[in-house]
Amino acid sequence: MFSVVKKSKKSAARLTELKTRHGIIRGPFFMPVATKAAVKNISAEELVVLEPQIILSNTYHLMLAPGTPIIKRAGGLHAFMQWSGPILTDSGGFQVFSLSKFRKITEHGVQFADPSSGTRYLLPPEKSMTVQHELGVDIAMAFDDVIGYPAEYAAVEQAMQRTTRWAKRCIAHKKKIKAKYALFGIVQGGTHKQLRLESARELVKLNFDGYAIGGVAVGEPRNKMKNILNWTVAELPETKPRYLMGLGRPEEIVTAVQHGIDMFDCVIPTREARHGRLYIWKNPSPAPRQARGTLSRKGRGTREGTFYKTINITNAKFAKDFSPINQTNLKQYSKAYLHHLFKTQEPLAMRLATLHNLEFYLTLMADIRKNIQKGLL
RNA sequence: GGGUCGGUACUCAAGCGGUCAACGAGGGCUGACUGUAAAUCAGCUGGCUUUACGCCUACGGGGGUUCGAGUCCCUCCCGGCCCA
Repeated sequence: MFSVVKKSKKSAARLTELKTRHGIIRGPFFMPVATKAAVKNISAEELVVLEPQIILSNTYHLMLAPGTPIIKRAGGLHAFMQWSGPILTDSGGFQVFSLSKFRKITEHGVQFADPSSGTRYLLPPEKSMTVQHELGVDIAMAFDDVIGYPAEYAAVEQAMQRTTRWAKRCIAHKKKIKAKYALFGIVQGGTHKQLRLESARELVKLNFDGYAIGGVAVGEPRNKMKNILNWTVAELPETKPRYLMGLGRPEEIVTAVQHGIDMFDCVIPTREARHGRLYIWKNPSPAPRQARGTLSRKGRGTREGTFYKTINITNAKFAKDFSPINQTNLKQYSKAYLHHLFKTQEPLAMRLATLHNLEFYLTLMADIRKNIQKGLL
């Protein structure tokens, strides 16, 4: 179901193929985030045009609304949201972190209180496995205990070890319910080498279908990421997909690919689109062949890597900028027009910006694959 | 013509003698967003400057009272409503 098609000679980057019941995914790839069964602001038809290969949705949020009985009646998540490609769901583990104010962790599982209604939901690892099975997803994630940064070493260790114990329960329960999805384990351990190694080794013993690196970009200094990648990837089998969860900025993705990561997801392109930030190629014909330089920043405070920049389309200077938004899917619309749509709060603003940023991210991935193929990355 | 209520920063709108360059909202400007509680959140928004518990200019105009006035008094101008 998974194969490495080509290994780079310049880095740990690799071209991969992942077969799922809903299609083959060529890696390295990026999964647009559709937490609540929708990539915010765009329809399935608009999404398909962008060729994302696979999308990510969320167990916890779908369990709350509309709930699995409704999605089962609809014929599964694919039919419900009219997306016929592969779907990966996060287990709800990230909500242990992002909704930390509203949950209690016990060894049995996590109890969440819905912030809007106060309703309590119990989510043990087994429930997460069952829900993902009922959603009918292609790839399910193990239910993990995500801890933020900074945190006491002992707390990070405890969360990591609990993640391992829960991982075993996830595997066992998947077997019990005869779920057909591929199940990925998630390495935790914060910024500590010892803990990352222990986590990876224990999970590899369990023979998951793929391995994710979780608990990254949860507040730790950015320069820690490379270390985490180096330590962890070295422990993971070459024959299984590697997934860096929640990342990231374009240059972070390029770096991670060079460290041997195959899969990504991130809220950045869609969320920042809604907030008016657009990702722009510096060179109209994008070229991550300059990828080696992509981590160098122009200076303190600037976010740009060397091959792209970001703009805030709401800035006053774009009011009279009639240049096209991009050279591809929105070449007929000017920046001045998009600026106007944002300033007047027309819903079309967010839709166009989302289409633009996703196109950027998916083009980035396509170029990364091309460059690996050509031996440039 | 008489009566009455009101005129505050880009807009709306608090303010009822000092702690008011003036609450709040909108607008404007800028920034942040990394397995989405996120169409969200944060800062700035009279001028100047050594950006400071600093100096100017400001609450319709003018004149008073007072140590001190956006706040009290007189008067003029303008607007709403009521009566003629």
